[in-house]
Amino acid sequence: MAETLPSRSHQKAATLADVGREAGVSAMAASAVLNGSKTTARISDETRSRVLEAAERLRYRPDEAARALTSRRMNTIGVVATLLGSEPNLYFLELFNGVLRGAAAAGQNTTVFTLDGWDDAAQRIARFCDGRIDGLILVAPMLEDDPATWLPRHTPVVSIHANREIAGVVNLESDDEAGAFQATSRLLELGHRRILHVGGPVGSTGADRRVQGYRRAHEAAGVPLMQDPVVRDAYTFEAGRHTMESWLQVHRGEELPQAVFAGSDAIALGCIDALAARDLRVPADISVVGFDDTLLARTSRLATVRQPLQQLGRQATEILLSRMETRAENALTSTSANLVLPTEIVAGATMAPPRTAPQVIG
Amino acid sequence: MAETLPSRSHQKAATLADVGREAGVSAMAASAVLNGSKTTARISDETRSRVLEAAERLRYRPDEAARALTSRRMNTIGVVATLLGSEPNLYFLELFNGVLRGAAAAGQNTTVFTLDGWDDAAQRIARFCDGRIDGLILVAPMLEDDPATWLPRHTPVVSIHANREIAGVVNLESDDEAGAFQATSRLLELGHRRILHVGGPVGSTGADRRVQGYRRAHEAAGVPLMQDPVVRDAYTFEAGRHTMESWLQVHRGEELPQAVFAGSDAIALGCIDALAARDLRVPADISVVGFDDTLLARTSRLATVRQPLQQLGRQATEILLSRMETRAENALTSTSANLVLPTEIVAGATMAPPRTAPQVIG
DNA sequence: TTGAAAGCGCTAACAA
DNA sequence: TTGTTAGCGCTTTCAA
Repeated sequence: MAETLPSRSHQKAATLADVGREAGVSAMAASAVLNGSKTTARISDETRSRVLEAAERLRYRPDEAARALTSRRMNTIGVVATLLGSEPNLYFLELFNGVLRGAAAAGQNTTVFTLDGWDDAAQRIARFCDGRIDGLILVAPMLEDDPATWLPRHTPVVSIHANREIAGVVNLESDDEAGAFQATSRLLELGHRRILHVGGPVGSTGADRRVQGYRRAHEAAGVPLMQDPVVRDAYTFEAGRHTMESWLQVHRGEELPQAVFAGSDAIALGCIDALAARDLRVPADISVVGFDDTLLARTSRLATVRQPLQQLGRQATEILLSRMETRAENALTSTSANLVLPTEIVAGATMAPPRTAPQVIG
Repeated sequence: MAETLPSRSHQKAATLADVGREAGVSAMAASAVLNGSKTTARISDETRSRVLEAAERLRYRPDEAARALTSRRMNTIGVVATLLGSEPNLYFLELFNGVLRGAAAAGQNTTVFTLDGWDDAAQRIARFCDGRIDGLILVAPMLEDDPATWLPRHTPVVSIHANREIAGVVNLESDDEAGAFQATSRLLELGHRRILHVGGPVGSTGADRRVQGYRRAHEAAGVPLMQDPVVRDAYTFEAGRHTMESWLQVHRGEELPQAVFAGSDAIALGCIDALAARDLRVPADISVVGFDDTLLARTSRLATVRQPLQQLGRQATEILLSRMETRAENALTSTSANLVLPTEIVAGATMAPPRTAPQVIG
């Protein structure tokens, strides 16, 4: 009755005790040999080799759950993110990519925790923390309350693009205001005077800051804002398309903007799609600049503002890991901090000087 | 000395024993009340409320690691994927999205395990399984040996787009051959006779099948393949661009293909980029069709073959979950199976009838 | 250099 | 209805 069914004999995984028995030594010796502990006890080569052999024979593999119970360490970091809609979110993906790499480099696993919204977040995140993870990364939380009230004391947290200051949490973000300022200034330098801003959602601090940068660039250049200069909706392709199209309909018969500064790459591509549907050419008829420099921008040669998303994710992870270390030793690292990473302009192929002849919206 | 530092008194999380003590009952009673167990013992309302109150006061939260140790259940599924290069992989993201949703719907967490390649996969995946996860999803594994030899017996596995049959593992895939056949046939119907295939890497079963579908469509239509009809490289934008450009250089002075059937959306967009760099217009001068229907295709209005990636991920998760159930009861579910999901053509804006006048490669 | 024993926090027998 | 007891697999004192 060989291997037709998985042999029941191996059904149960070998434990350290099994290995010890097999090798004729104690479980403790086996532990010391196999799971390289801090024990001062040194093991004789004799014992060591017998243990190793037995472990091999029994296909021993340590049970991480048990190990976690004693060591109070899961070697896992958690990432909390809202994954709204069915469309993948490249912003999140690039951050996540950075987190994965950072974690992998430190031999840590990463577990993802998805939220449908931030309403019941407190409860759910709190549960999520207990015993499963050693540290937490909060991505772009549109948080209302202060997580410090419900986060377990022991779980170090690093946030990315947090919407508010959180007690005892390090936050990383990119310089949204400066990025928007740069992009808008660049358009102004090129000669654009009528620049529409199709921004991200109201209530998002990042989106707010981009609006501010857009405004400040106009002020700095002494150029007045165009009429109805800012429209805002979600950070998606669909929202971009819809918002652009609506704006054009409302302003039918008026002069076409010379450029669009979009709150994200997805929005920008949505705008381009809406423009293309009206046979408007980018950048010949109108320039479009995005924000983020996600994969989408790179494959479309979209002019955009790069925020170093991967690096943001990776660095957040590294900071988290170091906090996990220190927190383990003494619980004194509870200062807040805010790191701002710089943005830069990516030229792309959707930004050009304005047309000489103005155009009317059909 | 109020709240300047996190109060050391709450440093240590409350345990069931603490709750019991606080409530003046046993830890077991607390357990029964708080972590709704299968114990037949019913708890009096009196006790129940006292426990709940004590738990609240102590901010009790169950330690998942400890719970996992006894229940042999982590409520977590693992996803193994190769995350090569720095570029995010939309194929994976869409699958992953589906997995996350499936897992979340069943109250399971998801942990990601990244591999740099499939060389040392066996060792590393095996370790990953022990005690951390209850089931495993392998995404596009380019496996050499049979994981059944090294996977822990208890860990159910579902694969997506596996490259080989795996003992005791359910595999999900989409109908690559049929998809490629449909796309190519569509181009042939439109009148194209010189269709270049820029495919995915040699060694990928999926890429191989797409080549087969491409060939079979020609046979079925009685149309001979063009000269040097198939070139293959990685599934990326860069590879697509580079491969397309190289092919054009090699065939300088010859007739331009009328259409390109690409092995993935990323490849297709790379091809379009290479063509655009030569001022060739898509689809006016040449049609381009992709494969996958990722976000990239949707935001570029790329003609493509849709494989239901999200659904693939979600369904894989559901199958895995059901296997986890049955496996827990009796270990008899070790049959292999292969589910093939259908593909469909997405028209897009990059596919049109061929030019009337042929064009020469400059 | 090794072993025995205690315990991490929780659950599931079995008694009371 | 409740408490007692005995582990889950591992690590870590402490003694030998």
